[in-house]
Amino acid sequence: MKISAKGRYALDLMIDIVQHGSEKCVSIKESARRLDCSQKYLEQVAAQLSKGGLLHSVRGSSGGYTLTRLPREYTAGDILRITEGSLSPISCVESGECAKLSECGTIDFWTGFNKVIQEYVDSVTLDDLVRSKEEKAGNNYCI
Amino acid sequence: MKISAKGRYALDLMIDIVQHGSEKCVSIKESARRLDCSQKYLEQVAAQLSKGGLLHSVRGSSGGYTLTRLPREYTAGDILRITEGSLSPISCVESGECAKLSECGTIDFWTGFNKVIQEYVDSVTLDDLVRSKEEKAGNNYCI
DNA sequence: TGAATTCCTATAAAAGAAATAGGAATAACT
DNA sequence: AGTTATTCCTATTTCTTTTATAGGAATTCA
Repeated sequence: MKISAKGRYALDLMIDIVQHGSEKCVSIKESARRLDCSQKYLEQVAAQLSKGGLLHSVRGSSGGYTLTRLPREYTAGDILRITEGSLSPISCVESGECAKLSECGTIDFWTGFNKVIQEYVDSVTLDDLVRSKEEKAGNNYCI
Repeated sequence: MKISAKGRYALDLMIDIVQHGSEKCVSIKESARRLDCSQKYLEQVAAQLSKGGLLHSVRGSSGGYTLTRLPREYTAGDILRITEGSLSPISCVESGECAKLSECGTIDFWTGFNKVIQEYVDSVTLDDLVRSKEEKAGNNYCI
């Protein structure tokens, strides 16, 4: 039960855009260099976030991506659900498409599991993540 | 981020063994029939649970599996971790094998995520699951 | 001895994740 | 106008994991 690389990239990309996009657009080329990952793959992640309304895209030369809201207005859940899908531990919790639901002994367990997951990922904002990263960066000078 | 079929089978199998193994061993053949899944695949799941110390196996004719503890002494987490692996949302939370940990902005988020997952799955016992299933079975008469 | 089971291991099939690839559309800059 | 840098779109490949199938060995009971 793992979050995929795509989901991790998505969080890292959003953080990177906050940190480097105060005035201007942030291009995927830059971000991919900083995050040390495939530019082409990161493009796909960004496109998904843009399509999902989490990023605003600017095409053409000197284009790139900007946020559509303030960092504190995104939760980690918002970002992960776009790239990962639902984050629910099993699919029937959401779809309800199981013939045996009425006799299922585990559905309450799965529903509760889903609840704690969603509550946690929605309790952390992009702003929290950025501040966490900045703290870490600061610590480097203290070692 | 899904729990695999193997993990679901494992929970269902443990419940089935509680419900049908009060006196005797429960064979995989029976369980597979009741759970409506591949007998050969369920064998592999049972073997894993047995190897992990969660089931006691009896070989030979009229053999099968029994619990090694009381139902309330297993947590759902115990069962799922055997078949799924760690249940942590990303691997570095446990392995610590990431070169960039000191500058990672998301590690605290992932660590917290892992914590709520482990706490939840360990808050539910096999006994809880069995009782939940029995309740559901009872409800069928009330509709 | 025969039947029923767990045990062991190999392999195939299917699905999903991750990455690569090539180019179209768009916009800025000179 | 032309060049360059970007997003956008979609197809394909490669890799990994999951799921299932398969065959038989070892064990035990009747």
